Amino acid sequence: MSEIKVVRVHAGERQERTATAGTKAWELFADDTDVVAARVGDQLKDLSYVLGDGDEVESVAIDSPDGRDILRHSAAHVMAQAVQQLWPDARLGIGPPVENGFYYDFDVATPFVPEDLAKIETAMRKIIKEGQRFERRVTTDADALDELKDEPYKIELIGLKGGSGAGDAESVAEGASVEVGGGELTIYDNVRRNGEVAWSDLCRGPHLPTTKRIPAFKLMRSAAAYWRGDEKNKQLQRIYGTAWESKEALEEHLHRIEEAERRDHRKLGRELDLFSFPDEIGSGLPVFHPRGGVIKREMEDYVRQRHIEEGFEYVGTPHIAKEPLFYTSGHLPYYGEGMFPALDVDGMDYRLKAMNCPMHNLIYRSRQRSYRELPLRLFEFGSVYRHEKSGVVHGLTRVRGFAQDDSHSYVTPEQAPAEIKHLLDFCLGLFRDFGLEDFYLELSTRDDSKPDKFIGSDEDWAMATEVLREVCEQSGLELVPDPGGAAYYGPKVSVQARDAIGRTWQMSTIQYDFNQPSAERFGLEYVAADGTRQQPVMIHSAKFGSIERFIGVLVEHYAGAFPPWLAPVQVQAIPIAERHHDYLFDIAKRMRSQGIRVEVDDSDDRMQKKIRNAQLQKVPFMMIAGDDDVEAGAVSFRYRDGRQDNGVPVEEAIERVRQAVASREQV
RNA sequence: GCCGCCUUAGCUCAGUCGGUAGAGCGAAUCACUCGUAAUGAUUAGGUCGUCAGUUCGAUUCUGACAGGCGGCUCCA
Repeated sequence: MSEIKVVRVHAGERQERTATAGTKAWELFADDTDVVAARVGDQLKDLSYVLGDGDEVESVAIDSPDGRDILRHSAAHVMAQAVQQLWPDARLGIGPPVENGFYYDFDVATPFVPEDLAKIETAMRKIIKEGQRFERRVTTDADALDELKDEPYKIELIGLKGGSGAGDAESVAEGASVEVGGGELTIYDNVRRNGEVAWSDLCRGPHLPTTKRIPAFKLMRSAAAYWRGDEKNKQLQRIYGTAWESKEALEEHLHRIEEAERRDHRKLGRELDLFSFPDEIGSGLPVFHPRGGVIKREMEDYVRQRHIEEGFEYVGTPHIAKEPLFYTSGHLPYYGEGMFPALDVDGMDYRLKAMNCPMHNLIYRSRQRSYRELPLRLFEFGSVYRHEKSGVVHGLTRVRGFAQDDSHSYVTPEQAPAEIKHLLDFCLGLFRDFGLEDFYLELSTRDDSKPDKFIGSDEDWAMATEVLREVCEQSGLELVPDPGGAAYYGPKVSVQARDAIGRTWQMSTIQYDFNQPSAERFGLEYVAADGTRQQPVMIHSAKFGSIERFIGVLVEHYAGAFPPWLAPVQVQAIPIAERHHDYLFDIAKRMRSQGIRVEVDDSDDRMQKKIRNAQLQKVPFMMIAGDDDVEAGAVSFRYRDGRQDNGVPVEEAIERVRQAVASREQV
């Protein structure tokens, strides 16, 4: 029997090995039961892969990112088998792994209800227990079309993939590459121990060796999803699940979800009396209560001050305008469906503005501009209204009326790169001031296949995109492409911030706009040094995007436990007994004169209860005073983590709070 | 906008197989004045999301609408 040479890579170690021809990948890693697949070159393979001469074979552990994807993909297959077992008429869509889990789409007569998920889970457990082997089988388009004649969606995938090669399987539908990517067409059979084929699915793989290797899974929810992600297509029923390398890992994941729910800004907003969404006003239209108003005002004051320091000029513009303005800007018709319907005022249609740029352009155009004025930076907290679809409104993070910390920098084309860099640095600095340290950038470009959604020439788009890309790359931050995500008037870079529990939120956007200033639109000009009239470039930027969204993100980031400078109540004074009220009222008065937000709890609750209340309200400083403190001219601090600091002289106590607020530190 | 689920006191939630409802927390009042996460008692508070329909009778069944939740599509 002939011999082959392979390189085995496992646990960071490389070994050259000699094996007999026909050796399978699993034989290299038989000693490690955590290995679920192999990476040969840059391709992931099943453990049943037959080694070739010269292959470099690396083990893929179940708890690695690739290993988890394989585990979840296999779990999706098991789920689909269970569903077709329970509902034989269910037709298969696609079923890829996703972040933290997997899903599978089904065309079924009636949508799944929660009780169905329990039934499916039970059937899945049975399949897992059976230890069915995942067996890979190469097929041809013709054979697959015949074998899958009852699976219309799979047939559609095969047809779409046909001829165009594997490279763009992902463009067929998100997740479709797991079915038909990778060049040759393959089917995976789930084979019982007695050799009987229990179930089969069109799939690229790879998969776990057997269903028994799924250590822990849970079905999470069902929901509808459009076939191939297009709202013109039929809705399929999607079931989401999660699967992990161990019961413990699954528990941890479920715990993280609970943690996120505990931090939910909608829940905390109610509990901390920050804001609400009165039905009487309308969906997606929040009101800020006094305590939420403090946070909003503090952050706005700071952001306004920082803009002015960075060379912006604060302006003010109305919420509505006559409709023709939005034809000039291009919002109608390019952004028309995002705008509220027109209001008829004495026969003239008015619109609530969805963006501030048209108004700022009119300020620019109010008189002749010189190159000496550029960059000209106009900024405001502009209230905008967007007619969001009813299903997308979500707490403060997706609303129908909000304030943008919106600015427009008018620059010469030569100044544009430096201005974009300036704006990006400014954004990142602001985030850090608010305790967000972890970001990445997303570059949204034009979708060339939909020219009717974008204005301007190809050359201008290419140039603008290149300018943004260069600045992004210079920043050294991670850059994620977002094809097709550009605004209708130009490409944009957005800053995505990660919060305290790792979720990401789109915050800033910086957009390069050569369209609105053009002669066909606003006809903006400046007089250049040589006396000629030139067209400026405008750069849109919103640092927090939406004040409302940012407050929602902050609430979740801090889990409601704000640093003192943002805390609605900075000091909660708690008397031990009624006879200490006046002592604390006096100290509170002195604190207030220094701008500190302090309240004295003079209710007739017991002091333990007062501490509990202050704790639940997440007040940073609890300031307690009883006989000992009064006698010593001191107070006792208790912090949110239970830390105590007793007998602090009054002067020092006031200074300590003042200092914590001024430095914007967390306590 | 689409699919599914949901809407009972300020909040969290029971409950009524169709005969107009309860708890805990919170609130108010009274007593207690207490050293680091819940003192006790009393009282008030709901046309059961809105509007129609079925019914002798609807909070309960049906429909429409509004609002919410989870997704899809979209997005700051």
